[in-house]
Amino acid sequence: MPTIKQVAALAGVSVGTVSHVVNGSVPVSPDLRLKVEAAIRDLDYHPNHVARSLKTSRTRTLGIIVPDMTISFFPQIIRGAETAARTRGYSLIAVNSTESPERQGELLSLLRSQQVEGILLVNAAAPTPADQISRVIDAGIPVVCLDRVPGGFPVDSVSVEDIDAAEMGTDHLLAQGYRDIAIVTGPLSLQNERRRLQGYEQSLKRAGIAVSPDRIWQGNLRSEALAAMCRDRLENPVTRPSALLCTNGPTALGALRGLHDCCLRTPSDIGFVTFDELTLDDLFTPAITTIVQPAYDIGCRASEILLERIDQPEWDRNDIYTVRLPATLKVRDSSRKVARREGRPAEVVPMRAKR
Amino acid sequence: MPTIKQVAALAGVSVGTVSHVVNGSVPVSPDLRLKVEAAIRDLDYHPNHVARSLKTSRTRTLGIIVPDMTISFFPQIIRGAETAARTRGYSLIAVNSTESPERQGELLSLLRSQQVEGILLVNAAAPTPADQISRVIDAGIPVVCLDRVPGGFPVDSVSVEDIDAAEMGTDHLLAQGYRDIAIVTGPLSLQNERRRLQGYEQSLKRAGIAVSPDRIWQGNLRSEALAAMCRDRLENPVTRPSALLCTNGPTALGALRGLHDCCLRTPSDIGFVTFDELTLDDLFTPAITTIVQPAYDIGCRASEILLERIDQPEWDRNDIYTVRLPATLKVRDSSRKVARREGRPAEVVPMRAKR
DNA sequence: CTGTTAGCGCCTTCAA
DNA sequence: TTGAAGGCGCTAACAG
Repeated sequence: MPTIKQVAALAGVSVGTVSHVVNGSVPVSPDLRLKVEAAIRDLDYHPNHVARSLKTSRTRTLGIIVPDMTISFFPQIIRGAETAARTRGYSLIAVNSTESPERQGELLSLLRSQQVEGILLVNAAAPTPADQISRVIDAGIPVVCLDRVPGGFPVDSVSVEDIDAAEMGTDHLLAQGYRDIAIVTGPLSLQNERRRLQGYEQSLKRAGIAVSPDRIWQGNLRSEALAAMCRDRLENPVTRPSALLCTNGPTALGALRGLHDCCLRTPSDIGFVTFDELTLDDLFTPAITTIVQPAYDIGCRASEILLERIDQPEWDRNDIYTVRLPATLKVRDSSRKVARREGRPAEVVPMRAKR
Repeated sequence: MPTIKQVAALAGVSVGTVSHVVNGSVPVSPDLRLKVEAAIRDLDYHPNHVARSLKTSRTRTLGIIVPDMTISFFPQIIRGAETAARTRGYSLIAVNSTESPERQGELLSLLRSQQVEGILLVNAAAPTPADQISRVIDAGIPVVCLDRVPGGFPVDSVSVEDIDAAEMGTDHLLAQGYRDIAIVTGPLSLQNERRRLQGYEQSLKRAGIAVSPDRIWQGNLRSEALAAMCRDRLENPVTRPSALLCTNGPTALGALRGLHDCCLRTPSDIGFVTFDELTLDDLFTPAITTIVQPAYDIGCRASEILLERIDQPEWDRNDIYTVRLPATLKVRDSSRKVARREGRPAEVVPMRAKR
């Protein structure tokens, strides 16, 4: 790899001059500039970001930690974050925590060692050490949490309007005539799961329906375990709910498998609504009514906030962004009490304004 | 951010000693080591990789460029590559080219500037400048191409056994009794698309069936355009093929939409097989018979080759790895001439040994 | 075993 | 407008 020195030598100028034409920091006379540019081309010179970063102590790099980027929700977030970062001249390092708090800690360390200027974090589901995040912030590296917002200390966050979104889904089921609705959630240690549960409860209460504890099915994020739980509770037709609301994709896949194993069909045997798209396309059946999160926008917005924090290092640590973006309801077959022709296109219902 | 100097000062030792305990490069007496470790904890010290890299000229970082990581095939590759890299102490920077050759060029430059030690590349679909890749290799940065292998110059590559995989899919359709099979491909400027076409042709020829040019439907990678093309050619029941073989996911989604628009069902109206999984789960119908690529393994294997090249900088540039991994056929409903009960589990057929 | 020091490639004063 | 030189944080070679 050629260095700035070699370029300077070939162009017959000093390294300072080369630096100036590379960075456009100081005007350089046209003939020297031309010579330098020619030398850069000839040598296929690429400025060494490592050296530049060491000198300027700015890497123009952001990090993002997601639990698992093979789950379709997360790549969308990453794309959004990457795009927003790029328009500001930043690049993005994306890594997977595999839902492991230890791994997450290592990655946080790694990103700090890499000198990223800020970190976007989708927390691992298992409880993480309380100070894992705050230590990073204390070190002066801004952190924005996405989707799963940790409680207990102030941190910027961008997520979906969980409560309203769950309420919207539940309201929809109620409007379709379903009364006995069970909610299938992931670990209630996660704040967003708790908030979605809360939206579900609010909706039922407003409809004058009692919330029954045995209609709150708490599981984990592994589909097989979820499927077993659902099979268990769906077997008996007498105690079976008339509809299911799932709070995330893995949960929904598990629940659907449970339904399938019990030979139950949607919507004829049971109504079904879930957070997050389960298929890539509307072409597949059962066409599942879905509460769609604006994943790309969540990523964008989080990047923007992070970059703002980086620009303004002395912000008030208690003056926190808590951005909640509205979800959208895509009504499909799985929640239509009167089954229609399959493959009917989804009706898209934007979330109503916050009450 | 504390520096090694501050740690040394707090521990009352020299920077060299701190460096030694951090890197374990040289034995350090227990009492000094303890003091240093305490200082590291107190200061929450994280070694500056940027400075280390500048000194050692090793970043222990790999880059991977994919067209779009919201396409489920690519995150799997990335996960595989990341895992393999990590076991060797390397981290991975993943970026999206959005199928744009220009953007890909920029990203190649960016990764070089970041001083990655090697690059994994899934080429953009549009034709890229011939020297874009070779210049990187000339600069001494090894490149391994994945999935889409460029022609015209020697470069390590890992991809699926395209020809055999397409042949396997076509053979399967033939075995099911389909005779008039059309192939729906992406741009034939891509080598893997050409090879898949070749597999299709081989299979037909071996079965004594003439390959008809108007059964080769070349499209692009945008589903809407594909759908329009398929609608066009499926409308007329007289000229309609009896089965479709799609060579990738976006193509298949487009073709399926075309079928849907023509009110054609699978497999009753037309047989259907495609490369790449279209849904996250077997629960959805139509259950599509799929040629599954070992995406995770492709990523792993590519990382391993790249790391080998990095370890051995003086390899023979004409002694190239061309690894082709076998695909697997998941037989589902869409190719069963006699329609069975929906939701029947997939039969998994591993690819037979190469003839 | 421990301390000292040069220098990795670059940017940025500062002088000319 | 251009050139010279210091130093970012760290490692590695060397001296002690």
